[in-house]
Amino acid sequence: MNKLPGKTVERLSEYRRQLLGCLAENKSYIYSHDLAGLLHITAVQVRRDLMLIGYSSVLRKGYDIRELIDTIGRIIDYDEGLNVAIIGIGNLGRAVTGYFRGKRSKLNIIASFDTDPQKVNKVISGVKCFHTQDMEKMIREMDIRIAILTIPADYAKSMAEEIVRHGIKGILNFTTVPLNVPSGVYLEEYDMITSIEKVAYYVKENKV
Amino acid sequence: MNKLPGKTVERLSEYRRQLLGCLAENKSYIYSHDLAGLLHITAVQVRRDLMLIGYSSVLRKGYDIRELIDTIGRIIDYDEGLNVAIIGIGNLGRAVTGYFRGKRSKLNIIASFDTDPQKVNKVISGVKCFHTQDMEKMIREMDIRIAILTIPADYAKSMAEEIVRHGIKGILNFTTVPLNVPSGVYLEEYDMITSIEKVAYYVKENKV
DNA sequence: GAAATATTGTTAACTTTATAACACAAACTC
DNA sequence: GAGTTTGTGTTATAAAGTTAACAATATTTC
Ligand SMILES: NC(=O)c1ccc[n+]([C@@H]2O[C@H](COP(=O)([O-])OP(=O)(O)OC[C@H]3O[C@@H](n4cnc5c(N)ncnc54)[C@H](O)[C@@H]3O)[C@@H](O)[C@H]2O)c1
Ligand SMILES: NC(=O)c1ccc[n+]([C@@H]2O[C@H](COP(=O)([O-])OP(=O)(O)OC[C@H]3O[C@@H](n4cnc5c(N)ncnc54)[C@H](O)[C@@H]3O)[C@@H](O)[C@H]2O)c1
Repeated sequence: MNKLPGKTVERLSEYRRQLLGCLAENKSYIYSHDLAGLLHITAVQVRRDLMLIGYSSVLRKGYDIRELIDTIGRIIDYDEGLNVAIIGIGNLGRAVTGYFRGKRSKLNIIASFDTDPQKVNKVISGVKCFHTQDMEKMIREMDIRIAILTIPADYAKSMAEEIVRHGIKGILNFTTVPLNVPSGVYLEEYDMITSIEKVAYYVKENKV
Repeated sequence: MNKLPGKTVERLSEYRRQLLGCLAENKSYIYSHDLAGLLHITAVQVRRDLMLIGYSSVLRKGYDIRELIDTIGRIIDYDEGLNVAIIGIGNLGRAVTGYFRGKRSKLNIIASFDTDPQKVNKVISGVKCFHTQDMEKMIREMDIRIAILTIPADYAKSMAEEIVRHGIKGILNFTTVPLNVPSGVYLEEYDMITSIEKVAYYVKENKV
């Protein structure tokens, strides 16, 4: 499977999440337009995405939910799973970690790192917290490849450099600081303020 | 100013955030390529966005940071400001609220709503928490137009319907539940799992 | 003060992403 | 069992978004 459009990758993740919800409701088939409705997109978009990953429906019955979940998994998951660490287990770090727990996935948050002695060596949101001093050791020992950055902005830059040195290959950065990573490391950033300002813009312009 | 591309709106928000950071460092001018660097995009992109909003630089000195911040504000902000409420002041709600505080903006989180008696009537992350029973009254009284949904998934659907009835015009939905809003209400959704799965995909494919 | 340099604004070309069009096949319909 | 319906896979078309190209102009250099 060579290079899916980035947007398709995002939607595959969302399809799967919604499909898992459907499974929980004991459905076993779903039509493209129903799946589309869950994501607020068009049925054509769904069919096109699924075409790209080569998945075919049972004609006129829609897509086999369980099979589709597996197919998506084969595309976007790392076979053996990938280990993830949270760096900075404050409010946001706990929200992320708690959210992940229970959600099955090949992605496991298996450690958090913090400097606060109140937190170090405790289990927080179901995940053991280590001191950042031990980061190098733990990242290698636990084979952690992805880090989620939820520390105060001031430390973000040097922290990013450090974890990249220790072998992290992907970073989801929630701090507002512009990070620079070497090629070979994938960086994704998200800022809620952008989302809310966008909402505000459309509310203001009254465009919906 | 008629209908900017959605992506441009997002970037304007990001430009402003970075520009405010620059102001804090006592810079007063910035070149397109420097601003671009902060967002990991190209200088051309920056120039094109700023062209769209009709802002011109002082030639060869770059953009006047303070002026640009104001110009962006005139485009994306609501003149009198817009009031925002957090619904569900748990881990994520507190993270969002705390993050907003101090960030100047025409967007003010002025209330939170929850059902937990431990939280109601307390000030949490600097914002007063009200009981959801009083939501209708408070939304109208405080002229709240935008809501951020951070409640357990099960309640999301009915909550969305309720707040729309009470006059909310924009929703930022962090629950994983597919919401349906009537036209006239703008809905934005975000899911961290999508972000992380995307990171994982690119790490796996080793495309950077 | 002519030449070189740096940086912008804008049009045009390109790429990516989304939508539309439509032929096709299973499953009803009568 | 011919005809309609329904929902798909795919190719074609359009829209959105990005990058490239380049003329224009203030500043520096010599
Ligand atoms: N992008 C977004 O949408 C968004 C939203 C909310 C918060 N944030 C940002 O996320 C970060 C965390 O926010 P929060 O509300 O969880 O803050 P917080 O203060 O609750 O948590 C920060 C945590 O990081 C720990 N920490 C501090 N320095 C550290 C270091 N050098 N190494 C490791 N850990 C360290 C602290 O002990 C604390 O546990 C902030 O930078 C905030 O601005 C971003
Ligand atoms: N989209 C994302 O990226 C993302 C990330 C983290 C969490 N989440 C989701 O956000 C939600 C909140 O997560 P959290 O970690 O803050 O959970 P939490 O349990 O810490 O907080 C939930 C809060 O909602 C309150 N609440 C419960 N029922 C309510 C109701 N009917 N009306 C008003 N308030 C009510 C609770 O009292 C609590 O304060 C969950 O649905 C979670 O799945 C989404």
